Parts: sequence; C-alpha cells; structure tokens
Amino acid sequence: MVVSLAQIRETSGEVFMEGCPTRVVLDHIMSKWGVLVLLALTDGTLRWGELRREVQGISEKMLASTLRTLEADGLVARTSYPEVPPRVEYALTDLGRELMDRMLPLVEWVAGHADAIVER
Amino acid sequence: MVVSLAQIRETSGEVFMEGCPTRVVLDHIMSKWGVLVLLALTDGTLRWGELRREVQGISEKMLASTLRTLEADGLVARTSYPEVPPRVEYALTDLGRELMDRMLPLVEWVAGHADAIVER
DNA sequence: CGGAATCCCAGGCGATACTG
DNA sequence: CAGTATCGCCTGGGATTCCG
Repeated sequence: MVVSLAQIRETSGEVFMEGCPTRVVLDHIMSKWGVLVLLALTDGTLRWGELRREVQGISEKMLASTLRTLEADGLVARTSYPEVPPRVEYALTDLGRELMDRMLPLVEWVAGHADAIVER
Repeated sequence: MVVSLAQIRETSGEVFMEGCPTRVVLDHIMSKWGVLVLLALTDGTLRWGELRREVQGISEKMLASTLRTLEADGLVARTSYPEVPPRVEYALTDLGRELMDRMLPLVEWVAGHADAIVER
C-alpha cells in the first residue's frame, strides 16, 4: 500500500483542524500509556494484574482509564468471568489488531533508533 | 518487513521498563503536537508562520518547544537565513523521513477509521 | 518575522485507601 | 483480584508581552 500525505488529506482533510476525529483517536492511541498498553496486548490476552506488571510505572488509575478509553474505541475487548476471586481478561479486538499491524513497524523502528536519538 | 513484538523485545527489551530510551522517543514523536508537526513537514519545507497556520490550534509556546525537541532528536532540521525580516525554515531530516515512512501508514489507517471509532 | 520570557491555570496524573 | 474513590501535586500548555 502506497501512502502519501495527500491521501490522508483526501481521507480526512481535517487532520490539521481542531476537533477533528482523527486527532481524538490519535490522542487515545498515541498517548504515553495508550501505546504501551496496546503493545502489551499485542502478545496476547492479559489479565488486569498482568497488564499492571507488564507496563511498568503505570498507576492503577491510569491503567483503568486507558483501558476504558481503548475499550470504548472498540480496540480492546474486556471479558469478565463470574468467579471468586474475580478474573478479567483484556485482548485486542480485530480492529485493534489492524491498528497494531500498522503501529508495530513504527515502534520497531523507534526501538532500533532510540539509543542513537536520545544520546545526542 | 515482517515485524513482531518479539523482535521489538529483542531490539529493545526495555520497552516496558521505566526510563527506557524508546519510551522517551515515543513521548516526543507520539505526543499530541509532535505527530501533527511531523505530519505537516512531510509535505515539504515550511516556515515558522506556515507551520503555525497549518497545525491549527497550536500555541507559539508549544510550536517552539515541539520544534526544539524534534530538532534535538535529529528528526527536523532548522535553517535560519540572515535576512531582514528574518526567515527560518523547517524540514524533515533523512532520519525524520525514515520515521514518517513508518508513521504515515498508521495515520492513514487512523484517518480512515476515526469517524467510525469516535461515534461509538 | 520568528521567536523568548513570564505569568497563570486546569486537569492529567500519582499515591493512598477502600470495596465487592 | 480487580477495580473505585479521594486528595493533592505538578506540569503541560494557553495568553500575553517583549526583543533582535
């Protein structure tokens, strides 16, 4: 797939306008914790506690609100099992996987160049 | 290029650790204004005033600090011409273009799905 | 024109405690 | 275990003014 900025302008000519839907979604998925949570779930389904441990440094509050946002966006699916003690699992939806197919190459590139970039 | 989370873990096994360089760079380029500025420069060289008008809603303070960060990261090049009135141009570096090659497919996808996502 | 400096505020975010 | 509730900090970020 060839992609150009012109195409983006056609698809959503408002990317650079305030209140544009694209900006809203970008804010969700490109946020500090959004990417890390999505990234963690790329491995597969995780429970609340596993996510909390995986994404080091995230507070319970931010994990909760990040997950709620991503679930509302239809990118993450929450499954609650009626057990005692309670068990809740989070996984990417099909939409979420589509998204991560596009995001992984970017993160991969950043991971490969981050050291060179920050040591300037 | 096939990309997996496993590869990312190999390249930078610390993505999920606090203070990891990858997190720092991600914070720069995936920030609210970082993406929009990089996106605007994908079209080509722009002057300060053009950038300010292109990225609607950005304040002078945020434009300045965003540009300084991206320039320090080696993703954006700043060229100042010794004229009166002063003229300053910003453009992507080779590194910045490499980055945007990976980011454009992602933004393109988001632009195409944003409406469906936010109207939930 | 292209910024830098200053002031100031909302709310993002962390820490802690509590609950079903 | 998987959250919610509450409090309070601190800083991201807007508005304004000034400078080379």
